[in-house]
Amino acid sequence: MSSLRKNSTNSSEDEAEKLRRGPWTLEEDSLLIRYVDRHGEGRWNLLAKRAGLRRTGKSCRLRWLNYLKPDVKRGNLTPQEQFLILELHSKWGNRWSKIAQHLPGRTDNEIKNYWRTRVQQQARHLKVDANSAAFRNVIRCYWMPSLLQKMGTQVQNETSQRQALTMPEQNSDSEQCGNSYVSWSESMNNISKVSEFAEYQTTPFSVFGNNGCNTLASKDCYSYDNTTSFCDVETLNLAATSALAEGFPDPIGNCHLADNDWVSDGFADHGLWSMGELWELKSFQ
DNA sequence: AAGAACCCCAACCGCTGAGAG
DNA sequence: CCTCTCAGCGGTTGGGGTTCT
Repeated sequence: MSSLRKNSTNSSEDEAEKLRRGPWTLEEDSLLIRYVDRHGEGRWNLLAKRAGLRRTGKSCRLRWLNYLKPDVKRGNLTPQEQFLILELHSKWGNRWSKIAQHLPGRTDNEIKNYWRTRVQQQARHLKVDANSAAFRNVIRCYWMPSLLQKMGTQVQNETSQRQALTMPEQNSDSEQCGNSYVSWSESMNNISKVSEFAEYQTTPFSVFGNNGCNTLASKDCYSYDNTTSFCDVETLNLAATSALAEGFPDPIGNCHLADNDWVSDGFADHGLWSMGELWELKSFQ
Protein backbone atom coordinates (compact mmCIF):
# COMPACT_ATOMS: atom_id res chain seq x y z
CA MET A 1 0.00 0.00 0.00
CA SER A 2 2.77 2.37 0.86
CA SER A 3 4.28 1.77 -2.54
CA LEU A 4 1.04 2.87 -4.09
CA ARG A 5 1.49 6.23 -2.52
CA LYS A 6 5.08 6.30 -3.69
CA ASN A 7 3.89 5.50 -7.20
CA SER A 8 1.54 8.40 -7.20
CA THR A 9 4.43 10.79 -6.98
CA ASN A 10 6.06 9.42 -10.12
CA SER A 11 5.77 11.10 -13.48
CA SER A 12 2.71 10.18 -15.49
CA GLU A 13 4.81 8.44 -18.11
CA ASP A 14 6.44 6.19 -15.58
CA GLU A 15 3.06 5.55 -14.09
CA ALA A 16 1.66 4.49 -17.42
CA GLU A 17 4.29 1.78 -17.60
CA LYS A 18 3.80 0.63 -14.07
CA LEU A 19 1.16 -1.60 -12.68
CA ARG A 20 -1.43 0.05 -10.55
CA ARG A 21 -1.81 -0.88 -6.91
CA GLY A 22 -4.06 0.05 -4.05
CA PRO A 23 -7.79 0.64 -4.03
CA TRP A 24 -9.71 -0.19 -7.15
CA THR A 25 -11.61 2.48 -9.04
CA LEU A 26 -15.14 2.08 -10.36
CA GLU A 27 -13.77 2.08 -13.86
CA GLU A 28 -11.40 -0.78 -13.09
CA ASP A 29 -14.16 -2.70 -11.43
CA SER A 30 -16.43 -2.38 -14.42
CA LEU A 31 -13.64 -3.39 -16.80
CA LEU A 32 -13.03 -6.49 -14.73
CA ILE A 33 -16.70 -7.35 -14.40
CA ARG A 34 -17.29 -6.89 -18.12
CA TYR A 35 -14.32 -9.05 -19.02
CA VAL A 36 -15.23 -11.87 -16.66
CA ASP A 37 -18.80 -11.65 -17.86
CA ARG A 38 -17.70 -12.28 -21.42
CA HIS A 39 -14.77 -14.62 -20.98
CA GLY A 40 -15.13 -16.15 -17.56
CA GLU A 41 -12.70 -16.38 -14.67
CA GLY A 42 -9.18 -17.74 -14.73
CA ARG A 43 -5.89 -16.99 -16.51
CA TRP A 44 -5.70 -13.86 -14.48
CA ASN A 45 -2.49 -12.44 -15.91
CA LEU A 46 -3.85 -12.73 -19.41
CA LEU A 47 -7.17 -11.35 -18.23
CA ALA A 48 -5.47 -8.32 -16.72
CA LYS A 49 -3.76 -7.51 -20.02
CA ARG A 50 -6.71 -8.19 -22.27
CA ALA A 51 -9.16 -6.33 -20.09
CA GLY A 52 -6.89 -3.32 -20.24
CA LEU A 53 -6.27 -3.32 -16.54
CA ARG A 54 -2.89 -2.12 -15.36
CA ARG A 55 -3.01 -4.60 -12.52
CA THR A 56 -1.33 -7.87 -11.77
CA GLY A 57 -3.35 -10.98 -12.41
CA LYS A 58 -3.11 -11.66 -8.76
CA SER A 59 -4.68 -8.36 -7.89
CA CYS A 60 -7.49 -8.94 -10.40
CA ARG A 61 -8.18 -12.38 -9.02
CA LEU A 62 -8.34 -11.08 -5.48
CA ARG A 63 -10.60 -8.21 -6.41
CA TRP A 64 -12.96 -10.50 -8.24
CA LEU A 65 -13.09 -13.25 -5.64
CA ASN A 66 -13.29 -11.05 -2.59
CA TYR A 67 -15.44 -8.24 -3.84
CA LEU A 68 -16.89 -8.30 -7.32
CA LYS A 69 -18.08 -11.86 -7.73
CA PRO A 70 -21.89 -11.77 -7.72
CA ASP A 71 -22.36 -14.35 -5.01
CA VAL A 72 -20.10 -12.63 -2.51
CA LYS A 73 -22.14 -11.84 0.57
CA ARG A 74 -21.61 -8.47 2.16
CA GLY A 75 -22.39 -7.34 5.65
CA ASN A 76 -22.10 -8.74 9.13
CA LEU A 77 -21.68 -12.41 9.75
CA THR A 78 -24.79 -14.01 11.15
CA PRO A 79 -24.63 -15.86 14.48
CA GLN A 80 -24.88 -19.09 12.47
CA GLU A 81 -21.88 -18.13 10.42
CA GLN A 82 -19.94 -17.03 13.47
CA PHE A 83 -20.73 -20.28 15.22
CA LEU A 84 -19.61 -22.23 12.21
CA ILE A 85 -16.35 -20.33 12.04
CA LEU A 86 -15.61 -21.06 15.69
CA GLU A 87 -16.56 -24.65 15.21
CA LEU A 88 -14.55 -25.19 12.04
CA HIS A 89 -11.56 -23.26 13.28
CA SER A 90 -11.42 -25.56 16.28
CA LYS A 91 -11.17 -28.43 13.84
CA TRP A 92 -8.92 -27.06 11.17
CA GLY A 93 -7.12 -24.07 12.61
CA ASN A 94 -6.22 -21.24 10.26
CA ARG A 95 -7.36 -23.05 7.14
CA TRP A 96 -9.36 -20.04 6.02
CA SER A 97 -10.18 -21.16 2.54
CA LYS A 98 -11.30 -24.54 3.78
CA ILE A 99 -13.51 -22.88 6.36
CA ALA A 100 -14.81 -20.47 3.74
CA GLN A 101 -15.95 -23.38 1.60
CA HIS A 102 -18.52 -24.12 4.30
CA LEU A 103 -19.85 -20.57 4.41
CA PRO A 104 -21.42 -19.88 1.05
CA GLY A 105 -20.79 -16.36 -0.14
CA ARG A 106 -18.11 -15.65 2.43
CA THR A 107 -14.48 -15.33 1.45
CA ASP A 108 -11.44 -16.65 3.21
CA ASN A 109 -10.32 -13.06 3.61
CA GLU A 110 -13.49 -12.11 5.40
CA ILE A 111 -13.29 -15.07 7.74
CA LYS A 112 -9.66 -14.39 8.43
CA ASN A 113 -10.50 -10.78 9.21
CA TYR A 114 -13.30 -11.87 11.51
CA TRP A 115 -10.97 -14.15 13.38
CA ARG A 116 -8.31 -11.53 13.75
CA THR A 117 -10.51 -8.61 14.64
CA ARG A 118 -13.12 -10.32 16.79
CA VAL A 119 -11.78 -13.54 18.15
CA GLN A 120 -8.14 -12.67 18.64
CA GLN A 121 -9.11 -9.28 19.95
CA GLN A 122 -11.28 -11.01 22.52
CA ALA A 123 -8.29 -13.08 23.55
CA ARG A 124 -6.18 -9.97 23.87
CA HIS A 125 -8.77 -8.36 26.10
CA LEU A 126 -8.73 -11.40 28.30
CA LYS A 127 -4.95 -11.38 28.23
CA VAL A 128 -4.72 -14.95 27.07
CA ASP A 129 -3.29 -16.55 24.02
CA ALA A 130 -5.93 -17.11 21.35
CA ASN A 131 -4.66 -20.65 20.92
CA SER A 132 -4.54 -21.46 24.61
CA ALA A 133 -6.75 -24.06 26.18
CA ALA A 134 -8.15 -21.41 28.50
CA PHE A 135 -9.33 -19.29 25.63
CA ARG A 136 -10.74 -22.25 23.80
CA ASN A 137 -12.77 -22.89 26.89
CA VAL A 138 -14.03 -19.35 26.90
CA ILE A 139 -15.14 -19.85 23.33
CA ARG A 140 -16.71 -23.14 24.11
CA CYS A 141 -18.33 -22.25 27.40
CA TYR A 142 -19.47 -18.72 26.65
CA TRP A 143 -19.15 -17.66 23.11
CA MET A 144 -20.58 -20.63 21.32
CA PRO A 145 -23.49 -21.07 23.71
CA SER A 146 -24.32 -17.41 23.40
CA LEU A 147 -24.30 -17.72 19.64
CA LEU A 148 -26.52 -20.74 19.94
CA GLN A 149 -28.86 -18.70 22.02
CA LYS A 150 -28.91 -15.95 19.45
CA MET A 151 -29.57 -18.47 16.75
CA GLY A 152 -32.33 -19.97 18.81
CA THR A 153 -34.00 -16.64 19.27
CA GLN A 154 -33.75 -15.90 15.58
CA VAL A 155 -34.91 -19.30 14.60
CA GLN A 156 -37.80 -19.31 17.02
CA ASN A 157 -38.99 -16.08 15.50
CA GLU A 158 -38.65 -17.61 12.08
CA THR A 159 -40.30 -20.85 12.90
CA SER A 160 -43.16 -19.45 14.86
CA GLN A 161 -44.52 -18.55 11.45
CA ARG A 162 -44.03 -21.99 10.07
CA GLN A 163 -46.32 -24.93 10.52
CA ALA A 164 -44.24 -27.83 9.37
CA LEU A 165 -42.17 -29.63 11.95
CA THR A 166 -39.52 -31.87 10.62
CA MET A 167 -36.63 -33.66 12.19
CA PRO A 168 -33.10 -32.72 11.14
CA GLU A 169 -32.10 -34.51 7.99
CA GLN A 170 -30.15 -37.66 8.55
CA ASN A 171 -26.73 -37.80 7.07
CA SER A 172 -24.38 -40.66 6.50
CA ASP A 173 -21.12 -38.84 7.24
CA SER A 174 -22.45 -37.07 10.27
CA GLU A 175 -21.50 -37.53 13.85
CA GLN A 176 -23.42 -39.82 16.07
CA CYS A 177 -25.37 -38.14 18.83
CA GLY A 178 -27.27 -40.60 20.86
CA ASN A 179 -30.05 -41.96 18.74
CA SER A 180 -29.96 -39.27 16.13
CA TYR A 181 -27.37 -38.39 13.55
CA VAL A 182 -26.82 -34.73 12.91
CA SER A 183 -24.27 -33.06 10.70
CA TRP A 184 -24.11 -29.61 12.13
CA SER A 185 -22.05 -28.17 9.36
CA GLU A 186 -24.46 -29.48 6.81
CA SER A 187 -27.29 -27.99 8.73
CA MET A 188 -25.58 -24.67 9.02
CA ASN A 189 -25.39 -24.41 5.29
CA ASN A 190 -29.10 -24.29 5.22
CA ILE A 191 -30.95 -21.91 7.45
CA SER A 192 -34.15 -23.83 7.13
CA LYS A 193 -32.45 -26.88 8.50
CA VAL A 194 -31.24 -24.81 11.42
CA SER A 195 -34.80 -23.78 11.98
CA GLU A 196 -35.84 -27.36 12.06
CA PHE A 197 -33.07 -28.14 14.43
CA ALA A 198 -34.07 -25.39 16.77
CA GLU A 199 -37.67 -26.30 16.57
CA TYR A 200 -36.77 -29.79 17.45
CA GLN A 201 -34.66 -28.57 20.30
CA THR A 202 -37.29 -26.11 21.52
CA THR A 203 -34.50 -24.06 23.04
CA PRO A 204 -30.92 -24.28 21.90
CA PHE A 205 -29.71 -24.13 25.43
CA SER A 206 -31.23 -27.41 26.20
CA VAL A 207 -28.16 -28.73 24.48
CA PHE A 208 -26.32 -28.02 27.66
CA GLY A 209 -28.92 -29.37 29.98
CA ASN A 210 -28.58 -29.00 33.68
CA ASN A 211 -25.03 -30.12 33.78
CA GLY A 212 -23.89 -28.34 30.66
CA CYS A 213 -20.75 -26.35 30.46
CA ASN A 214 -22.49 -23.03 30.47
CA THR A 215 -24.60 -23.92 33.44
CA LEU A 216 -21.54 -25.04 35.18
CA ALA A 217 -19.67 -21.88 34.38
CA SER A 218 -22.62 -19.80 35.34
CA LYS A 219 -22.48 -21.30 38.77
CA ASP A 220 -19.28 -19.39 39.32
CA CYS A 221 -19.67 -16.47 37.01
CA TYR A 222 -23.20 -15.44 36.29
CA SER A 223 -26.51 -17.03 35.84
CA TYR A 224 -28.17 -17.58 32.56
CA ASP A 225 -31.21 -15.52 32.08
CA ASN A 226 -33.48 -16.35 29.21
CA THR A 227 -34.50 -12.76 28.79
CA THR A 228 -31.01 -11.39 28.50
CA SER A 229 -28.60 -12.08 25.73
CA PHE A 230 -25.06 -12.30 26.96
CA CYS A 231 -23.74 -12.46 23.48
CA ASP A 232 -22.55 -8.92 23.48
CA VAL A 233 -18.85 -8.57 23.79
CA GLU A 234 -18.95 -6.75 27.10
CA THR A 235 -20.91 -9.37 28.89
CA LEU A 236 -18.89 -12.06 27.30
CA ASN A 237 -15.82 -10.27 28.48
CA LEU A 238 -17.07 -9.99 32.03
CA ALA A 239 -18.08 -13.57 32.18
CA ALA A 240 -14.95 -14.84 30.60
CA THR A 241 -12.70 -12.62 32.65
CA SER A 242 -14.23 -13.84 35.84
CA ALA A 243 -13.99 -17.37 34.58
CA LEU A 244 -10.32 -16.86 33.88
CA ALA A 245 -9.86 -15.22 37.24
CA GLU A 246 -11.46 -18.20 38.89
CA GLY A 247 -8.63 -20.31 37.68
CA PHE A 248 -8.79 -21.08 34.02
CA PRO A 249 -5.12 -21.95 34.13
CA ASP A 250 -6.57 -25.32 34.81
CA PRO A 251 -9.56 -25.12 32.55
CA ILE A 252 -10.38 -28.69 33.12
CA GLY A 253 -10.77 -28.13 36.81
CA ASN A 254 -12.74 -25.01 36.28
CA CYS A 255 -15.31 -26.80 34.27
CA HIS A 256 -15.74 -29.63 36.67
CA LEU A 257 -19.16 -30.61 37.83
CA ALA A 258 -20.33 -31.31 41.29
CA ASP A 259 -22.35 -34.33 40.33
CA ASN A 260 -20.81 -35.47 37.15
CA ASP A 261 -17.30 -35.34 35.83
CA TRP A 262 -17.83 -35.91 32.15
CA VAL A 263 -16.92 -32.35 31.35
CA SER A 264 -13.50 -32.90 32.83
CA ASP A 265 -13.05 -35.86 30.58
CA GLY A 266 -14.21 -33.84 27.66
CA PHE A 267 -11.79 -31.05 28.38
CA ALA A 268 -8.98 -33.43 28.90
CA ASP A 269 -9.46 -35.19 25.64
CA HIS A 270 -10.59 -32.56 23.18
CA GLY A 271 -10.13 -29.12 21.89
CA LEU A 272 -13.34 -27.22 21.26
CA TRP A 273 -16.27 -29.54 21.24
CA SER A 274 -17.88 -30.14 17.97
CA MET A 275 -21.57 -29.65 17.57
CA GLY A 276 -21.88 -33.38 17.39
CA GLU A 277 -20.30 -33.62 20.78
CA LEU A 278 -22.70 -31.07 22.16
CA TRP A 279 -25.51 -33.21 20.91
CA GLU A 280 -23.88 -36.14 22.54
CA LEU A 281 -23.87 -34.25 25.81
CA LYS A 282 -27.54 -33.66 25.44
CA SER A 283 -28.30 -37.27 24.90
CA PHE A 284 -26.04 -38.12 27.79
CA GLN A 285 -28.37 -36.54 30.29
C1' DA B 1 -14.44 20.75 18.41
C1' DA B 2 -10.28 18.37 17.86
C1' DG B 3 -6.88 15.10 18.38
C1' DA B 4 -5.90 10.33 19.86
C1' DA B 5 -6.93 5.71 19.97
C1' DC B 6 -9.17 2.02 18.21
C1' DC B 7 -11.38 -0.93 14.79
C1' DC B 8 -12.51 -2.85 10.32
C1' DC B 9 -11.38 -4.69 6.11
C1' DA B 10 -9.48 -4.26 1.29
C1' DA B 11 -5.41 -5.16 -0.69
C1' DC B 12 -0.76 -6.47 -0.69
C1' DC B 13 3.20 -9.78 0.05
C1' DG B 14 5.66 -14.03 0.23
C1' DC B 15 5.35 -18.71 -0.08
C1' DT B 16 3.85 -23.22 -1.92
C1' DG B 17 2.07 -26.62 -5.05
C1' DA B 18 0.45 -27.97 -9.55
C1' DG B 19 1.01 -28.26 -14.27
C1' DA B 20 3.10 -27.31 -18.72
C1' DG B 21 7.06 -27.26 -21.64
C1' DC C 1 14.26 -34.10 -13.78
C1' DC C 2 14.41 -28.93 -14.10
C1' DT C 3 12.52 -24.47 -14.82
C1' DC C 4 8.94 -21.37 -15.35
C1' DT C 5 4.31 -19.65 -14.81
C1' DC C 6 0.12 -19.40 -12.58
C1' DA C 7 -3.34 -20.04 -8.99
C1' DG C 8 -4.23 -20.20 -4.43
C1' DC C 9 -3.31 -19.73 0.50
C1' DG C 10 -2.24 -17.52 4.90
C1' DG C 11 -0.05 -13.56 7.09
C1' DT C 12 0.39 -8.67 7.29
C1' DT C 13 -0.30 -3.80 6.43
C1' DG C 14 -2.28 0.62 6.50
C1' DG C 15 -6.17 3.83 5.03
C1' DG C 16 -10.29 5.42 6.48
C1' DG C 17 -14.12 5.40 9.48
C1' DT C 18 -15.73 5.47 14.26
C1' DT C 19 -15.42 6.10 19.09
C1' DC C 20 -13.25 7.99 23.00
C1' DT C 21 -11.12 11.61 25.76
